Amino acid sequence: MAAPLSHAPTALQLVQSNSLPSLVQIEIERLILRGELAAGRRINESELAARFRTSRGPVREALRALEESRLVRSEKNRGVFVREISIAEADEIYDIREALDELIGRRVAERATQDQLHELTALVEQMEEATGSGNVSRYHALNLKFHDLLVDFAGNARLTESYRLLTKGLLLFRLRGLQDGGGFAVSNTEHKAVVAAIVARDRARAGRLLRQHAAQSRARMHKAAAA
Amino acid sequence: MAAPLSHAPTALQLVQSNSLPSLVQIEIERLILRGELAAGRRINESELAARFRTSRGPVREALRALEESRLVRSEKNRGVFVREISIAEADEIYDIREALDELIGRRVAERATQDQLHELTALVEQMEEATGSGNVSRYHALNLKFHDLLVDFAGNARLTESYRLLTKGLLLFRLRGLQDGGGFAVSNTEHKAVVAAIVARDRARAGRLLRQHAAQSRARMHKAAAA
DNA sequence: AAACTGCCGATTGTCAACAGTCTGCAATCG
DNA sequence: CGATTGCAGACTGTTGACAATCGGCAGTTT
Repeated sequence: MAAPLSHAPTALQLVQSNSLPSLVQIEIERLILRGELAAGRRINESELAARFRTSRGPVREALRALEESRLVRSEKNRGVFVREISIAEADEIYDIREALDELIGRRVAERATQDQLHELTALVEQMEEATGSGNVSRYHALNLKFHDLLVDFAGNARLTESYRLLTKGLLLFRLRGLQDGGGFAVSNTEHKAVVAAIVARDRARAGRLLRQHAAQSRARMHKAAAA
Repeated sequence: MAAPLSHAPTALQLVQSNSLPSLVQIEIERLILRGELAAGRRINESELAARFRTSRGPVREALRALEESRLVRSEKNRGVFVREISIAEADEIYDIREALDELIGRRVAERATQDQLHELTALVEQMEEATGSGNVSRYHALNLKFHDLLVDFAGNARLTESYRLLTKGLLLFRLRGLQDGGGFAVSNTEHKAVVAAIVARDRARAGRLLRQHAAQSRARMHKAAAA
């Protein structure tokens, strides 16, 4: 078997490895997470099939997978709906996330390579810039990337899966219009503290701080929801 | 809408609420978890469709859902295979499970009702009997139920989902023939300690003990794998 | 004898059509 | 006039058929 010619997969490789249903799944997920398919709305199979130029079969398979990951819910003979996350359920997710974040902090503090540490510190600085210039959307994008990187650096593939699943649920909740309660400058000071603990290889502190960061994030959510 | 006439759903209610794909999914999952579909083996769509007297469509949808929950993996144009969990991946799962078990212990200790406490103590006693009479398979069934009940009593639906997902992965691993390293009498003394902490409403201790129990369980797995 | 090429059966991937069910509206009846 | 019934349209649930692909085997070539 020849080595891949480039790192970016060509269209050919993409078609050969990914099946139509999985591509459709990714595309629908993107629509949901970007809010183009609003939460609670019914999803029309035929319409999606027409949009993607496929038949309904692959679309149905994709929707089944999305149902399993709790991004949509399905009622028999009525269709599938984009899930609506209540604040109670967001709370449940945060409860789990806090526990996982502590685990992530510990693992990253003990396993991260030097390069990864550099990447984290660089990212925190970028977020600092975004904070300074008041660029909220950029901050949010970087924030997502930050936590994505952290769970990656924890070096536990299954943990990455579980964490991303939960994160998607929270993303769905935020789409209801409730952005974090404005405190994103505060949020980044928390990030800095976490990274500092990681760089110092202080596992317990990194874990504790990352858990607290999740808890603060939850508190900001409640504050926003109350308003 | 009339109230349901009985608690056990009739066949009619079952057909009305559950779609064919979801029923097929449950059935296939059962086959996998009971080991009738051996890990690593290829799954034949037509064969399953014939067995369940449906066409391949519903079977494919069910397999997509099972792929999302990581019980099967799928290779394009080659088919779907029952997943094989390596000991490395089982380790990853245990890492997460320990974190969740601590959360479960805390929550149950603070939320469990009196009835639930009674149920737990009763279950531990039943396990004690099974231990005494050397009934291993009964002990394992009760053990599964014990942890299932615990996560239920934690009162976090999303946590229940996540936990059960992980548990299924571990079950898949155990099917490789590696039962816990014999120490199931020891295991139950750990259960008793956990329940005692819960009854005493000592959240921190219950969490710590349940986490340790998971860690011990992981150690038993390693011991069995080494042999 | 080893390696390559081209076919064959089996199985998956996809599609389009049919059947069943729900929702909303209009007509009917008390 | 309000409630109920029947109908029409749209959509989902399921199926069977067709197309594409894969793995293995036989035949051929060097």
